[in-house]
Amino acid sequence: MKEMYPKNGRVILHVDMNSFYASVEMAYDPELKGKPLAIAGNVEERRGIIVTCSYEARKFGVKTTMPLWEAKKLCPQLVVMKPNFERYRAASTAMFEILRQYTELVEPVSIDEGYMDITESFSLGSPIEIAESIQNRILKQLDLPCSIGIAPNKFLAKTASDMKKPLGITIMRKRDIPTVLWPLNTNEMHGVGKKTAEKLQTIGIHTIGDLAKGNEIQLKSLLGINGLRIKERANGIDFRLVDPESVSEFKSIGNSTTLPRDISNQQELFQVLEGLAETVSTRLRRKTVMASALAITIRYKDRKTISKSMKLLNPINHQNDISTFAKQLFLKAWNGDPVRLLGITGNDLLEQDHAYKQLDLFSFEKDAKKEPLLKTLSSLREKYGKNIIDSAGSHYNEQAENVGTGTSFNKDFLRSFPEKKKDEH
DNA sequence: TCTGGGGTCCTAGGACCC
DNA sequence: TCTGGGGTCCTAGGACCC
Repeated sequence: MKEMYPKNGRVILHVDMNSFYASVEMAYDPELKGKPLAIAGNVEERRGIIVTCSYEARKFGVKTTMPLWEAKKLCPQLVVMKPNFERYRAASTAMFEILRQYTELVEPVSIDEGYMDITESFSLGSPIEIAESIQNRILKQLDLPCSIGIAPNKFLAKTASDMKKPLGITIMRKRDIPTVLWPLNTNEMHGVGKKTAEKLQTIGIHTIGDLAKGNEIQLKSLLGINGLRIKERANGIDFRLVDPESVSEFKSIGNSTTLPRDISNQQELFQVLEGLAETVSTRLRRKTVMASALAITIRYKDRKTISKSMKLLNPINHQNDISTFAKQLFLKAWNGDPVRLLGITGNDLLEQDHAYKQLDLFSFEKDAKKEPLLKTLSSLREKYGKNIIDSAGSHYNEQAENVGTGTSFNKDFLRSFPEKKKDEH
């Protein structure tokens, strides 16, 4: 649970990079400046969509998520590039470093936007002077444009940064809400998408002003807790704190891919899953976390998308484990139709150290039913060292899945671990 | 020629327990 | 006889955002 503000009177900035990927490419290669540029995934596959595009491209009607072929029809001279994520990550890191020179209270939201709480930063100047300084430095040092919103809370700051692009600075005070916020349609509100806007229409709510005055009982029954939340936001109320830690708290890590063509051959699909498992494994381990639940996603050619997930007895992060469970889940979920997209996601992540500890506890505590396994794990640990525990744990997952007890470990598995030398004790 | 890939949060139903 | 009420966990799916 996020804490609430102790009192009113915060000053929050929302810094939003303008057409970030395209701007980074232009900073890299100034020749691209002034040209209609689009970054698109799967450029050669014809399945590509526009991820980001320059303002020059937008003049032609090119938009984010538009299929590439459609964008090219609108703008035949469109320059199309594949994304270079390392570049974007590097630019993002540099950008956030600049922000942190103004306050420690910087919360990255995504690769190209973040919140800052500058309530205590008045010695650096007025909020607008701080915003101008940030915008100038990001432009001078990184050659990248951004827009900044200044407001008493996150929601209003986010809304404000959206109002002037590129290179805008917009202040939204509480008193500006009736004239600036309320005339907008609900679907322009952060947190209200197409579906919610449609539902709101059915009860006569079209603008954010309508929503601000909406009937709470009606909103609650139509949209659940979210109905009440968006009404609060519509009234400019938002108590969420700027939380610099939130960025490190990953809850899931996944990888998915749209196949070059629809595939119904199981062997080929298994190969795809192995590739995805490798990526997920690498990413999990780079962050030194383990997944204690695993999910797969299957999208068929009609775009119908299903998922299948399972809690794991023990957390995993090795490719083989991920791949094995993913295949099991896949076989349970797949109806045999041609597949368009496959994905694997690790959920309920635990710090690796914490996961070990859990296993230690699990290994050495009471639970009578698990006693045979505990003995096995304990003796394995004694014989092969600590590292065997997480591998054995996932091996146990498999065994449990197959035979329900998991008290045995086969010889092949054990052979992959050299016995511990005596002096390591 | 239809529509990527990375995520978060919420809901609802069933299983299970007390 | 024919059935309460609360709580938690798990799973599937949907909505939303960048």
